[in-house]
Order: sequence, then structure tokens, then C-alpha cells
Amino acid sequence: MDHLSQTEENYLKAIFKICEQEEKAASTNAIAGEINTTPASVSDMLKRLAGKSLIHYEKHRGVTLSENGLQIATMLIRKHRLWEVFLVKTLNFSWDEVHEMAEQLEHVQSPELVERLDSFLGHPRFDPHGDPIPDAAGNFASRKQVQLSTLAIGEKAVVVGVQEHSAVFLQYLDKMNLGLGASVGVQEIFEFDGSLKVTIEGHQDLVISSKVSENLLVQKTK
Amino acid sequence: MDHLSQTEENYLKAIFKICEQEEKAASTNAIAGEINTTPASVSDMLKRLAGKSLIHYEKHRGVTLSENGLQIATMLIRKHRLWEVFLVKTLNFSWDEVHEMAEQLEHVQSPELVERLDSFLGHPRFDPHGDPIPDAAGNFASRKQVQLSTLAIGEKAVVVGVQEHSAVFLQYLDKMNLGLGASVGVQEIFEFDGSLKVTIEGHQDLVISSKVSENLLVQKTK
DNA sequence: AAGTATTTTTAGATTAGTCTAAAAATGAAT
DNA sequence: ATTCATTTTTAGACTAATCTAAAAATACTT
Repeated sequence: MDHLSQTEENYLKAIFKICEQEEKAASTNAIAGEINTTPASVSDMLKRLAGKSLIHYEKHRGVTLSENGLQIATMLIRKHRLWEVFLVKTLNFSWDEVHEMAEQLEHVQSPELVERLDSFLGHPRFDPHGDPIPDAAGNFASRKQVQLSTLAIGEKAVVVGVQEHSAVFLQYLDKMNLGLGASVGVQEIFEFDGSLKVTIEGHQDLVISSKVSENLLVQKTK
Repeated sequence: MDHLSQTEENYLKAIFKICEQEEKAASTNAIAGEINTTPASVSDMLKRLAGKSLIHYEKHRGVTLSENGLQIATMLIRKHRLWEVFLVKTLNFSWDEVHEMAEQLEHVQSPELVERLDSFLGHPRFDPHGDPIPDAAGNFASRKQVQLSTLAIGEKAVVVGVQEHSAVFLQYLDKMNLGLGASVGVQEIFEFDGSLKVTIEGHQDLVISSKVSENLLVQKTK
């Protein structure tokens, strides 16, 4: 088995992402949406990937990754997230600039390169967005994190991740001092629209929309 | 003009390399040899590249890079060589291991990434094989270097580059203490086969074949 | 200058990946 | 269970890049 094309790799990543979020088989439509292509193209590709035993595929039933496919997808995520750490920590990019570059770097084929990079970076366990970096064996670190929106009044927590990765959202968080590591407390919840008034350690209190609080992942403190 | 495919980029690099070596237009055959494809495929591609004004092409006449094509090829070389420095200096690979990886990394599209990498590395002017790294404007540093084989008996010099980049050659040089920076002196020249007896500062004297001395670039000292 | 050898180009096919439009399968709703 | 809407698959066509084999152009040799 020689190595996959970038296109094939992107399909595996998309399938991984969908299965992870939805906790079930990925539909043709969902994959098309994720990859920005047509369902017809996806159907075609699914046949090819099934032919290489990278996915489990029965017509009209959606697909899941095979053990092999899962392994490859996991390594792509490992590479992507390690490169993101490199770009932010070593080259001083900000967290909202690195996605596109990592998207390309993740396709560089060299297992040795990944391991050297990992060790140069000090074996980081989370990327600049707080997403866990699978280790060389493919294991993801896990954390007891929840959406900020699930906290009750008076609870305190530390921002450890985001669910939405768009540059605009990340820039908004920077501006509001809500980046990774920010210590926040819920002061008030407005029933009307689900917005929250939060305290931010070292900064001014702030009202954030439910859309923001649902996309912020935190770890409760105390 | 959106950006080029990796294939197109590889053709531009090949044409650059041939024109540089031969000092004239690159022939279809030479390009096919460099890229490991058939002359027919090259002919096809030349039409496409000419269509994008990346090369000057008249049938049966060979090709040269247009200003545009030259700019792109130069930036590819810049990226390739910077990544090689990164791999050797930062990730501690040896000079015979980095070519393949750099070959992939050079296709990552992000001008900002190149500049950040360059500055992280301290604006190196030569790569791990002694090849000059073009600056952001595309200018190559130049040096008065000659093949070791051109020295007369008694002359001394420092190894600054190689003309052959194969892993076996580079490993041979490592083993013989003839890596970049080695101080050598020509002690004896054997007419019979053109081999040389050289002194190497800090190491034992050594006889090297003409093939080796022709592929070693040195800068005369004193 | 003619004829042979070499190089280059064309012609025609192939593969990966994509698309649109149409057909088939599935799911939902009465 | 039949209809309607949605999802998925097929059919057929297109582009980029490649190949082999044949044709055309150039270069070499005497």
C-alpha cells in the first residue's frame, strides 16, 4: 500500500470529524458539506476508499472509518495539531492564522519528521486552540471540559478550548481577553437570550452571547 | 492567476536547474530525465506552462523560464533550502536525510510562513549542502568557489559545497571527515586516474577519487 | 545534399477527481 | 401501503496529468 493522495486524506479527515461529532456513520451529504464538493463526487470517492479498505461502506448506509482509516486520520490530526503548535510557539503566528498552513503541512509524508517535531516542541498535549494532540500511538488526552454555557451562576472556570475555529471568533476572543487560560466566573444569566455576564480575572466584566458561551470550552475550578 | 499545481512547480524547478547547469535552453529530453517522465508528457506540459506565460517556448527549440517563471522557481528554491536548514539545524536531521522532506515542504503555499521561517533561522545564506539561499527578493549570494579537482599541489582550501547531493555521497563525506568546513590541502595528484592525496586538518591524510574531488566545492585559503 | 539517427511533437488512451442531470433508494406522512 | 420529499447513486462528460506508439522535425555524417 503506497501512500494516499491529499484528496483521499482529506476525505478520511472529514469522515473522522463527522463521526466524532455525530457519534454515528457519516452521510454522503455531510461529507460533501464538510469537503465542499458534491454528493456525487463523494459517492465516487467512497467507492475508492472502500476499495482500499479505509472505510466501511454499504450503499445508502453512510460510512465509518476502518481501523486502518482511523489510524491514518488520527495521524493526520496529530500532524496538523503539532504543526499548529510549531507555527504559534516557534514562528509566533497567532491562533487565528495557522489553520490554512497546517492544512497543507499535515500532508507532508515523513513519520520521522513528525516525531522530531513532536520532540522539538516538547511533546505538547494540546494545540493552540486547546484541541488534544494524539500521541504516536494515536491516543487522545481527555479532560473534563464543558461548554461555558452549562455553568451555573457563581461557578468559576478556566478557558481550555473552543468548539468553533473561525478566525473571526478567535479574534473576538483575543479582543475580549477570553483566550486559552482566561479565568472566568458566571455572574448572571439572562433568560431572555441566554447571554451571560462573566467576570474575567484581571479584566473588566463582560456580557457574552449564548453563541459565544456555547463555543467556549472550560474546566471548572475549585 | 491562482497558484500552480505541485507538478507545474516541479517542472519549473527542473527547467531552472537545467538552464543553470547547461547555461542554455532546456530540452524536452533533459526535462523528462530530470523529472522522471516521458518526453511526450513534457511536451504536453510545456504547452500548458507556455499558455500561462511561465516559460518561453518555441517548438523543437527548448525552453527557458519567463521572468514570472523564474521568480516562482527561485522562491521554490528559497523555500526548499530554508526548510533544509530547519530540518538540520532545528530538528537535527543529517544533511543526507533532508532532501525528500524539503521536496514536499517547498510546496506549502504561504509567503508569510517562508519569511517567518527565514527569520527564525537567522536569515541563513547557505543551506546544509552549501547551496546559496536566495533572499526574499530572489538574489543568490555568490562565492568564489571551485572544484577541489582544480587545485594544484600545495594549495589549501575549505570545503563549502557539493555538486552531487546523493545520500551515499554525503555519507561518504561524513565518514571521511570531508563535510562542509573541512580544511583540506592537496598533497599529491596521481596522473593515472586523477585521484588526489589530501590532508585534512585534524584528521588522517586520504586519497580520494577524481569523481569525489570533482564534486567537492572549495574556497581557496591564504 | 541525401540519408540516417535522434529529438520532439502529435494522436489516442488511461486514471484520478470533479461536475450536472437523471435515476434509484430510503424515509416520512398520511 | 402509497405518495412525496430527501438522500444517494449512477451515467456521462470534463480537466489535469500521464503513457505508448507513430509521425514530424531537427541534427549528424559522409
